[in-house]
Amino acid sequence: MRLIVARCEVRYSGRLDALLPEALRLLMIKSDGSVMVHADTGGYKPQNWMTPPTVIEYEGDPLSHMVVRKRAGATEDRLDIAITEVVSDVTHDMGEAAALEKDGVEAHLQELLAEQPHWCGEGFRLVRREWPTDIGPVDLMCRDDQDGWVAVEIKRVATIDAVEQLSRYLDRIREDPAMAEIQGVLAAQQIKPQARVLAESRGMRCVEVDLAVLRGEREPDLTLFLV
Amino acid sequence: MRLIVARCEVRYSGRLDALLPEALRLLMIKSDGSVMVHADTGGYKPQNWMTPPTVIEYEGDPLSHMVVRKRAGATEDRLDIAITEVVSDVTHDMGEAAALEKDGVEAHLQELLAEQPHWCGEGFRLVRREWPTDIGPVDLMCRDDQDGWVAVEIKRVATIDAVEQLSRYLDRIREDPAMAEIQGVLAAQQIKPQARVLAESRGMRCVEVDLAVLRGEREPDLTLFLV
DNA sequence: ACTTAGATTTCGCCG
DNA sequence: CGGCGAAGTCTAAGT
Repeated sequence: MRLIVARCEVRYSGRLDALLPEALRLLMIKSDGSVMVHADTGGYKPQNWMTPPTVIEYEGDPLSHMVVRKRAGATEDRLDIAITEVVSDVTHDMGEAAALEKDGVEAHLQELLAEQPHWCGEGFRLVRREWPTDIGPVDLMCRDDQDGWVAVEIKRVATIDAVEQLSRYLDRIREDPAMAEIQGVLAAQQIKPQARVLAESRGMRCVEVDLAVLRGEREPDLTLFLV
Repeated sequence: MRLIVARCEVRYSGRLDALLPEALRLLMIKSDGSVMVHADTGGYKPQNWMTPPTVIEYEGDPLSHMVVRKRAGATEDRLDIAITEVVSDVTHDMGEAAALEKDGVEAHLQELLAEQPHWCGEGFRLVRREWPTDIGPVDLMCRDDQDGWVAVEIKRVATIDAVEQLSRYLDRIREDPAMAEIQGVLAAQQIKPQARVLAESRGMRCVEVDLAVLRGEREPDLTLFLV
């Protein structure tokens, strides 16, 4: 990884055009070809960047110009960095950094609910995960205690978009007379109030699930019933 | 901006839990409180990070531990960085970097189409931009050559979400008997096939527009008709 | 404070 | 390789 602190002006042209006036910034060049231009403020995002695969040209000694290019379909993405002063320029060999282990994302939620579909509704049995339709897969297809079909849409955070998505699936599936009575359930760690209102106005049920409970690390919160 | 190259193990807990095993990485701490953990590969994204506002604690000399914390409602987001070796540790005062000037984002597309609404449909005249409804503003409200109302939704890239959004606007506006016949147009630099199918199945028209043509930098591509 | 919508979204999966 | 959905999305703007 090469870290250059330099006074520079940056031009990007590609999907849009952008100009960064001259200022002191960090140029970060990873060994995979990623290039990022960071200011000392502005949070998480670089002011400018290019993702691999790239071709990087360096000009001048001391460094006075960098061009980063990328073939993006018909057009070319291009980052022009004009350098007027190099404050620091160091390279570090970092080897391979081990990958990230995540826990708590939607796929994990789907796994747990597939194993314990009763959290989505009483008596629910799983028919299959990723039930295919021609507009995309339904997260969980179940049967309820009356043997009726139920499509379950799973989100970490459910917004209006999730309700629209489930609506589309239900509309499509109901075109099949054999499944015209299918019901919809929206299951999420968090359901936004507006999403809940829209979902219930469309006859879908909403279920907020607790990751710790699904994992069996914690008993369901019964305090409300113990008063 | 402080740049630390160090062998470290990183734990994140908050919206999810994640662990980065010990490896050599770059720790980037901006003066606004942003903290990023970058590997030498993996492109644009940090392996781990925290956005401002944060509280950062440094322990040990040489640095052996960092804790980055953030109040996020009821819970706390937390980044624990255990450092076993500091390879480099430098701080640069960068001052204020001027902001980015962009050209070509959706707002510009809306501006250009507002000036030249005929690209959305023959004989279209603009009534107003950002026409208010109680579920959000319609990008462009126009009248067509028959004097009929037309709501135009503008995207840089139009996906199914854009169709849903326009559908919601049309449904709402049609509740007013005076506008029950309003038509919908989806205008975008790029329209995804499934979005096009859904839009047309709902009676909306789709228009792909070319930024260069809108700007008058290039004539409409007529080669198809010249064969 | 919360919600909505855009982003050079990026990223990953699956066809 | 293209399309589609998720993301610790992030971020800015409006209410």
